[in-house]
Amino acid sequence: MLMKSTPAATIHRLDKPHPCDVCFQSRFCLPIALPADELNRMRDIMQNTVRLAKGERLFESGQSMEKVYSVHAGSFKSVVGSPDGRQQIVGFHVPGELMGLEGFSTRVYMTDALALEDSEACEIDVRTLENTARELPTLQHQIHCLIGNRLARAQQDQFVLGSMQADERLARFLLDLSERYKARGLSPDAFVLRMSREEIGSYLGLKLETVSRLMSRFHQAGLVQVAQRQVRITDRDGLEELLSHEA
Amino acid sequence: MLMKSTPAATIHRLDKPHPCDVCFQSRFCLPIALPADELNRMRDIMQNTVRLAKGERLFESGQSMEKVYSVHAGSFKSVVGSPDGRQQIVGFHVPGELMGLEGFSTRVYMTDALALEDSEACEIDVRTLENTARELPTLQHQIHCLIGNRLARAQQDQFVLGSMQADERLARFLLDLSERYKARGLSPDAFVLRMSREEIGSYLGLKLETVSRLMSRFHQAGLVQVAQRQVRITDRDGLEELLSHEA
DNA sequence: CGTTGATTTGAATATCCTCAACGTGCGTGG
DNA sequence: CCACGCACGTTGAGGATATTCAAATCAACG
Repeated sequence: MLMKSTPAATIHRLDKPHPCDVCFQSRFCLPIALPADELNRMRDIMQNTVRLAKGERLFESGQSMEKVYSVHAGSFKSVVGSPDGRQQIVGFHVPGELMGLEGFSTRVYMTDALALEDSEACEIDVRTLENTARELPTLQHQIHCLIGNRLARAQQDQFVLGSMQADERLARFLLDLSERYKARGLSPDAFVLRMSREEIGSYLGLKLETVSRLMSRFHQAGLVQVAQRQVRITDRDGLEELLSHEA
Repeated sequence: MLMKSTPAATIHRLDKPHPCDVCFQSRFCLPIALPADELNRMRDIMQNTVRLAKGERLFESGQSMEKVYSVHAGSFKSVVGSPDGRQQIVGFHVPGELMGLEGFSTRVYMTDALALEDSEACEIDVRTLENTARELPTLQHQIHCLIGNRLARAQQDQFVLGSMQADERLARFLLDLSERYKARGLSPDAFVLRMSREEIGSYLGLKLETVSRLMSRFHQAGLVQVAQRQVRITDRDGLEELLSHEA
């Protein structure tokens, strides 16, 4: 246990971090590190780690919302369904991101959350979280930050779905993934897609065939190297140009 | 000043309500009415009422986010822009709804908020709000509720943009507006659109001509009566059927 | 009235989807 | 170890939906 001193507060780091600390520390907006007492309190509210096999469901639309979940390992998708059976993926989640936040409105989940691969999530009791947040300004602030983040992302997605063409959407998707992997300390240029073409299509409002065709086209154009789900970005500038409406 | 008693708490109603009370009371999720002491505290944090003429901007993308705004009268649109100049409306806001919430992530607004007509909004200082929320569990809960609501709505919009066809999108838009007017105590069947065809199109990911054609088609089909921006829903069931993929 | 901006309507076109066939990778069981 | 089956991915041809371009109409306002 080592203590550091900063102008603002005493910062705490654990030599052997609780598995969930990474969630708070990597993706919480500010600060990255936390005062010792607050960190310990936060650990208290993230007790259970849920393990899910590929395809298993963490929670489902309509269930009463008592917990939010922080992705600890692996990846998830959030799916919105409609009465007539259609489904749409509204987000993919990598470690450090929270799921179930939309349930804050009615205390009922509005999405299904499914594991894209064998994954782990930290369970956070909402009631406890709210109670604790009342005492810990930093935590309160971070909750707002995370949920605001999720909202900002959803609005960006609205822009993508409403204003961009198919090729722009896919380019943005790849660049966005790249950025998120980079933020996690992984290679931004080479990564493995955890989701199928159909799932990418669902998220982007396209059909799987369209996604596949565009992948091939990007590959031909030398923008990326694609082999199944293995992706390598070879011309980042080229991809970014696509976003500016350049055919 | 009259006091009512409920099983849960003492409820407070003002005979001459503060202009902003309506915001909290109409759209805040629960409870509709609030304990007297909390209501007074809430009034404290909503001090300034901002008046805007049609087309004026309340805040703009990139500005540092120090306030959120509650629509008090009139209506607003939230617009997301991209570097290349394209714009997309990601939401329309009627009285009782909050704007600027996405700024919680980076403390910078990510949308422009513009008045669709002469309107008023209540300014809420975020710092004060957070401080007060720490002392008032009800308020804290309601903030979470409102922002969760906004997120749920954004995800629904993602579904609409990604999975629905043009006619379904417009039908849902009209029904959604109807519901929101109803929640405000206005007629759910007859109302005036505050936005242009182009703005509807932007929100729904369609061109203004498409919106116009569909309006005419709905009118022909006897689903609605449309005269410019005056709308009357004449066959609600018919509109709802459209949502279930029935051409 | 005439001008301006918004809306409606039509015809031609582009984008993306549907349907269909084929290829590839991978696990299972012979 | 190979063959098979199955899920996933690729590719092509034709078709549907929404867009683009263009023109006409309407409403508001000086």
